Amino acid sequence: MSDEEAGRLAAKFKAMSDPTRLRLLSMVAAAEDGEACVCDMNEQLDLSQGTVSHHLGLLVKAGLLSRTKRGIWSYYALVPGALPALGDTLRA
Amino acid sequence: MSDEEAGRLAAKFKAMSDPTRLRLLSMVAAAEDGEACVCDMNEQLDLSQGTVSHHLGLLVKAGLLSRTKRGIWSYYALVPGALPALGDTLRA
DNA sequence: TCGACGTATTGACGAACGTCAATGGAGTGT
DNA sequence: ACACTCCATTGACGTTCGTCAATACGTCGA
Repeated sequence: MSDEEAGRLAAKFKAMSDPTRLRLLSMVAAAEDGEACVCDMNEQLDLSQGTVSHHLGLLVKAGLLSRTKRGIWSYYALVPGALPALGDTLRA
Repeated sequence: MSDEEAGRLAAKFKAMSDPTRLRLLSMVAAAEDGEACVCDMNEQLDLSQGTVSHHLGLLVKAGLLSRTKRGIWSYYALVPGALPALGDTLRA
């Protein structure tokens, strides 16, 4: 495996190396219409709003979530295919 | 997803969140007989011997690699099924 | 027994991480 | 215009991480 390839893969895994972020991914995946706003997740996680926003930003930067701003609310959704693609890499 | 389940999963992903460790996993997977010793990998990685041993120890503790000591050398091998199981988790 | 070899462990250091309180910015309602 | 809500950003803090040099631990051959 090349060095750059290892770096790109490691960045995705690092985004998933925190329990809070895994729970955020799980909540988004299980949400109605595949979308969730910060206020809903903030209550379940017992963390400050700023911290949750920070984790969601990291997941977006890693290419695992997308952010859509509608009015006041920010909705997060899974990037289609991102997680399955990672899964296939592990099974190869 | 429960908090404990997220923690267990995050620990495995954290083990793979470093480029050096991903390259180590790749080298072990591609090695003859599925085994590799530190001396071979040490040369390819341009890192000190102690650092490589440290990373390999983390991968063993995460349940992704196994260590077998034969004579002077330590041989590392993939734990059967560990990586595919993680991959299946991501595709579900 | 003794020295040489391969590996594991320790201690130290700078860098990155997770968290919070506080602040800023954009949209909504009165 | 004003206050209010939701979210992002900043600055700070303690903790964890990756790396090295140095040292300690087993094992083999002379």
